[in-house]
Amino acid sequence: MKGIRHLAKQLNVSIGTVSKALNGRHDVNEKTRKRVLAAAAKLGYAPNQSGRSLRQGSTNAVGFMIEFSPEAAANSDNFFVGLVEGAQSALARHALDLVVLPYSTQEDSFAQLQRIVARRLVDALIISATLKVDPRIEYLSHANIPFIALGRSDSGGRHPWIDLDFEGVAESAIDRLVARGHRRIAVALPDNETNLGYVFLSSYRRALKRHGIPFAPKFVFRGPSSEAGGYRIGGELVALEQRPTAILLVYELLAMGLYRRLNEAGLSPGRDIAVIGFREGPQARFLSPTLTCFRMSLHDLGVTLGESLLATLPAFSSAYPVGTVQKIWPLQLVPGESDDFSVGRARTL
Amino acid sequence: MKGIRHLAKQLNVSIGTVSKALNGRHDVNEKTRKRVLAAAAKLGYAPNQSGRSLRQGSTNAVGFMIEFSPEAAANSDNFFVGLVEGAQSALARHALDLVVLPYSTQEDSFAQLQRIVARRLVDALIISATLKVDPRIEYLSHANIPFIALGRSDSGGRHPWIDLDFEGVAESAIDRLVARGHRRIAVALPDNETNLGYVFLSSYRRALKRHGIPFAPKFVFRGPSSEAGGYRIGGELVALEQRPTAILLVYELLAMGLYRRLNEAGLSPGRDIAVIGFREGPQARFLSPTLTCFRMSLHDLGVTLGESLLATLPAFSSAYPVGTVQKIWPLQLVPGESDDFSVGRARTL
DNA sequence: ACTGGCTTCGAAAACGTTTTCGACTATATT
DNA sequence: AATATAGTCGAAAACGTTTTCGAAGCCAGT
Repeated sequence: MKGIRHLAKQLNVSIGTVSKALNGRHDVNEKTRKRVLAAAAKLGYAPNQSGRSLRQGSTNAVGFMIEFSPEAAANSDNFFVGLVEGAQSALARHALDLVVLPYSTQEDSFAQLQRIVARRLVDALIISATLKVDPRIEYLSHANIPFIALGRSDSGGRHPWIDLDFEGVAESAIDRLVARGHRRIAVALPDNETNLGYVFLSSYRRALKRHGIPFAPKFVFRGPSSEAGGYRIGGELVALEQRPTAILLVYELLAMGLYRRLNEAGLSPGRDIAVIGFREGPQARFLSPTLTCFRMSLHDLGVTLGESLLATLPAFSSAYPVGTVQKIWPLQLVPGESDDFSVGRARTL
Repeated sequence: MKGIRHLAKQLNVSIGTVSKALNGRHDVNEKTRKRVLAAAAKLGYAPNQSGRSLRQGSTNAVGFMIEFSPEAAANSDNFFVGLVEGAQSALARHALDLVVLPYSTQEDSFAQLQRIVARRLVDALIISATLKVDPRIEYLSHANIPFIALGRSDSGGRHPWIDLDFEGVAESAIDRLVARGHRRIAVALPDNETNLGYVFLSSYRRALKRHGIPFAPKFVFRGPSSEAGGYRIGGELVALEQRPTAILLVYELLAMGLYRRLNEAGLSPGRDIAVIGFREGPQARFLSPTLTCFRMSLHDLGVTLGESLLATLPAFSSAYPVGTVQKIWPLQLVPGESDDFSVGRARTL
């Protein structure tokens, strides 16, 4: 005999009583509860999750879908480590497990999602790398599965999301550059379908407009968010007859390649061209000159993701304010040397 | 009505038949199977995992326990991304899910493990960051849960593991250095309880011995495996009256800090001291002078982990060779500039 | 026409748990 | 003393699936 039956037999009580004791119900004598808890600890018993889930209709687990691809491995930074850690700590307080559900490609992502939902592997989901139009959001909304997206999207109706403050980033970056005399400001965006690129671009345009600077399509660079991508952009930059005096990069890795290409051309970031990176990361922090970029707490964002997801769970919604969570996550500018010059001082080659 | 009952009702067959059709049993007419499959696809039905697990006594999922801590976030590299990707692809071929189970601290790791095992969240486990004496291994062996450890350990009896070829790494690094005239060779090890440090140290000693070089405890540096740790080691190195002419680093991040500290002291890696890093990673690849280090395929290691774990599962053991897997994973030396000098050329300050 | 075997299907049990509901005891209230 | 009430417990149903086993139908062989 195994499981709860074994425990019940040992204690000469019914399995129902054991269950109630372990689940903190009130219709069980405090003395028997102590006995049950002691015996459970001694025998290392914990209720079988499958049986429990089947009966309760919920798994007490939430999934965090994350891309684990060869490219992700090559370009990876610590982005998700902090997020997962934060989300887990938030969910653990409510006795919820966090499991990371890996997928390998974008298409795989949707197939995996359908499987996960259909099989009821988890009660709720955190999805990331949101696309401008994202089938996952339609699907989850329609399937009535609680979820939160890391990244806004045009898809679906009003769904919960948290996204980084691209608007604020673009604004403070461009304010800073304009204050130093820059007018020719480029931007480097990812070439994938994540909504990030679109949102960042419109934020960039809006910020330019505020300063009366016309938008120049030739100053918008698109490419892979990798060191190689940054190198390529560096090449395009060098080749331009009228170079921008400043550039905004959405991924830190772009800075690595950009620096390299500029150095090859005898140009120096922070002297010949102002560079502002986006999110502070593990690689670019060792660049010289130091990269001006934006900082955020991954842990805190993870916690907020977890808590916001809790608010969407029926079982917890009473404890949380109602309304669909749609948050903008702030970042702080970290001044570096890479944009520390006024445009008058720029060398002309 | 939901689930398989709904599907059965729609098709005017019994739920047993639906189940058998979906599971590829032979006692179901090929026409009805087609009908069932079509209806399942149309309605987006997939069997509830809890019900299925309960009945079958297995979850069709394996867990990969990985540390997601603030420090891991700070020092993280892409190590696990490739591993998870590889393991998932190997397991998916056998219709097994891979879920990443995060934990935040070493102590947390064991508690989580107990919970996971007791609740039967997964059928098998991959554990990482194996300690010299690791309670998890004792526990899993005793609980009779199939598992494989990334990293050997003194604990337990004969359990399955795969570990990196520290022996080979130390040997080829030291052969290379000795061939260039180095005799004063230091090593930097992590200060935690992972077995890696112990194994690497003994490999280092053995390699020295082969060349008749006496072991000098003062040339063994221990510290956190971070940029700051590398910086500190650089300081200690500089302060020594009789500096080593070469140093082996077990973590790539150490190189970042070491380079920085050496540069501050007016010393240059690859000219004043030979540096060999251990595993090629996302950060150190941008160092100048380029770091001599060791390369491996994370994807392939992940695949091998997955397949080796499969071999330990009763349901699959027939398809795989018997015997406990204990593999040493090879790495290839990637020559860089950081050790590209003979000891005669070293400057004396 | 009867038997045997083969194919196809359905009824029902089982997996381990939670939860409802009724039963029982002991205590408090009239 | 009778009755209400609170506290404690056990029996049993239910969750959704897989799997066993027997039944039914069909065909071939005698």
